[in-house]
Amino acid sequence: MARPRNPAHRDALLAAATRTISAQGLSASTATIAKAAGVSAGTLFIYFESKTILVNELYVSLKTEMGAVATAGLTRDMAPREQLHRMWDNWISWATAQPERQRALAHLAVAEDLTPQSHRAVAEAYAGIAELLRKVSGDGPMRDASLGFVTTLMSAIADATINDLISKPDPAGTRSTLAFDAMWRALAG
Amino acid sequence: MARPRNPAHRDALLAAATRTISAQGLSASTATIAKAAGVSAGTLFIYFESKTILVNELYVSLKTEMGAVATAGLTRDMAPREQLHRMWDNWISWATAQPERQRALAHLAVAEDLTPQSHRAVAEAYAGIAELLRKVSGDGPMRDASLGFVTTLMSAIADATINDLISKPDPAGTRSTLAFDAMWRALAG
Amino acid sequence: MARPRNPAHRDALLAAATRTISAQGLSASTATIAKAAGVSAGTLFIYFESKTILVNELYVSLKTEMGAVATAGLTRDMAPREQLHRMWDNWISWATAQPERQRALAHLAVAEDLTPQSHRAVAEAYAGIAELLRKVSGDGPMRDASLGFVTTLMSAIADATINDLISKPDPAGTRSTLAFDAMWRALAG
Amino acid sequence: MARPRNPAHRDALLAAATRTISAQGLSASTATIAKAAGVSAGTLFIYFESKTILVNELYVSLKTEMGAVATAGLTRDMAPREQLHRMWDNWISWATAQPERQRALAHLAVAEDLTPQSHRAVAEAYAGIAELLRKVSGDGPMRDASLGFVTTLMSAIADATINDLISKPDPAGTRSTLAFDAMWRALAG
DNA sequence: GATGAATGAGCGTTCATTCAT
DNA sequence: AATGAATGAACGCTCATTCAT
Repeated sequence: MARPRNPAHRDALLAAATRTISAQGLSASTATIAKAAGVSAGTLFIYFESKTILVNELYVSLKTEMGAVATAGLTRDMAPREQLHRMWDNWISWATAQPERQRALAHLAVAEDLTPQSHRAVAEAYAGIAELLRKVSGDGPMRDASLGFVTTLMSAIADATINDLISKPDPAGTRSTLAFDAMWRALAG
Repeated sequence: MARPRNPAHRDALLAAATRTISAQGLSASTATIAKAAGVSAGTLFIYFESKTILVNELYVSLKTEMGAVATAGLTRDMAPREQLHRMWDNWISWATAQPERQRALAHLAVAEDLTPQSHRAVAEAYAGIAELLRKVSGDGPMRDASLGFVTTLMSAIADATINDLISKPDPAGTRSTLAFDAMWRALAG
Repeated sequence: MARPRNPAHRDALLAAATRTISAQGLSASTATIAKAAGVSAGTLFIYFESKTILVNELYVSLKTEMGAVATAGLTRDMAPREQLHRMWDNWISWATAQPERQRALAHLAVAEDLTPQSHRAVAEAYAGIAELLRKVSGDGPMRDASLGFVTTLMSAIADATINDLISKPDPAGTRSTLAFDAMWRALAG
Repeated sequence: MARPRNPAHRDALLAAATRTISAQGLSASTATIAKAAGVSAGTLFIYFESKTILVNELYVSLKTEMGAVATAGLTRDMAPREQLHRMWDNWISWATAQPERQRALAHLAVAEDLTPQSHRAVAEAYAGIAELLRKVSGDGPMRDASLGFVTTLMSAIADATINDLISKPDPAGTRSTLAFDAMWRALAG
């Protein structure tokens, strides 16, 4: 009759880790994260066996959420360019709405202890985006590049754009559109 | 009259920091860096007053070196596209020749303790690149974007390309050319 | 629900600090103190946030204990001189019984990082002694001196006496009495 | 034909050590002391083989100077009380004129590494004072106390008085006189 | 399950001392 | 003699992790 784990704690820990790593980088201590989540230092280790595991799970979790949000609302009846545009807008909105997630991801992406499994899980979470990019770039100028490389380029352009938007907000979305067009020319051309 | 400071030590420390941070991230210890440089733990602090200062100087040093290398060999008689291509090739060569510099930069770029001075110094080191980008993009599709944003996008595309080249070498340079063309379409149209 | 803080640890740390500082001065390391207290290096910082705080709390603790012991057993029906004599004997006994406390206090008294709060707390702990000195010296030759100065002189005489007694024991108490009489002549006249 | 030692350096180091230890306590670093003396870190060790030796020599030097100053100007034709008063005034003047010496002595007096030789040298430097105290207290109420103890008590009273005068100046000398009279009553009766 | 005290290795930095210049 | 770079042991303190409560 063990007390069941409290899912709210897990979520609170991931959210707190996002905020704390966003602000302090990967050197944020587990104690700080736990306190920010409103639980004790030891409780963190009930939900995540080690800091490495927490970091990996947070990375996968944020990337998965992002991938899901990006492809939401896409329907087959939309033209490919329209679909990509929608995905772009979803992505930008998600990232700029909570800059902490973006900043946390910047730190997590260079974490030394990300496992191959995590990278694989993230690649899967990007499957929808990759699929769309294949449709869009398949017979354009990038047709000889691997799909992975095209996806990487598009992520790089998106991240650079997001960071720029975060530092200098763009409520009208003109810079976002400019960047989308540049990305389109680069990859679908 | 006293033993003079040994410039080789300073260089060895920067080189060791590059290697060590590349391999272990910013949590690389000063003791590890010092040992890798062949000096004692205390000597590091003769050349760099603190780890923060070492990190900042390494960041500026690597970025400055990169900026200088990238713009080497550019002459006025070359067409803008040719100049940009040359710069691209310089950049790619520099970064792929010693992947450690690139990986170290990835960590340094998210360091929490980079000072505004360091960012300013890096911006200056990029002046040549930025200047070229202005010439090249000034009346293209990105004419309404700030030069800073254009530079950011080009850096993002270059870095993504470099990381891809490092993980899957490209001796013939076909992927590099593919990426250059994509970047050209994106920014110069 | 968690393991409670162990008050014995706090006491053991203060006692160990007394012994260690008595023997090695203020340069005694926190690691040495922790080991002498039978706890690990890190545990010391659970009970005292920093070495400075430990030093301050030890200083206040020893002085407070001394002030309390000195005025124990004094009753209103005793003549002032008798009360002062009793206080003197209490003080001497306390200090000579555990010379380490006296030696530790000698180091603590010149610590650079004693806070005004600590000094204030010690002054309060001496209130009983000061009060008695006022009664005893108020209309004697020191009537024009501040009470603080009289207290200081009496402490100085007591400390000098104690140090002498520690280095050359005086089981019969003749030197202690000699010194008390000298102090009485000096302050009460 | 080695370059001769520069006596000014030795004096400058002792003076700098006085200032620095007065301000920072015994944890003042040799590098700080050397810099305050206007010489390099290594030079300190030409004049003093180790920090311990510097501390011992400074202690002896300050105490010797004080002992010499205190007994200056005493002549046989003065009455004993007059002589003691003159000595008292000399002492107070010396100590209050440069509070740093007094504060440094407070730290030095509890240094763990004072040698028996240093203590012996200081006792010798106090011989004049002790001699005078014998004359003055020899057939008074302290006749059964050792001369060392009487000297200790008088030093304690003088130091306490000096510290009080330093913290609250006494240009008219009334507090100094008050304290001298108290000391006289205590020791000479 | 939850807590937070306990651990001890590891960190960045300082320092007395040595020695090449 | 004088300098200050070089050394490496030590310091105060932090941290991920464990475990008694």
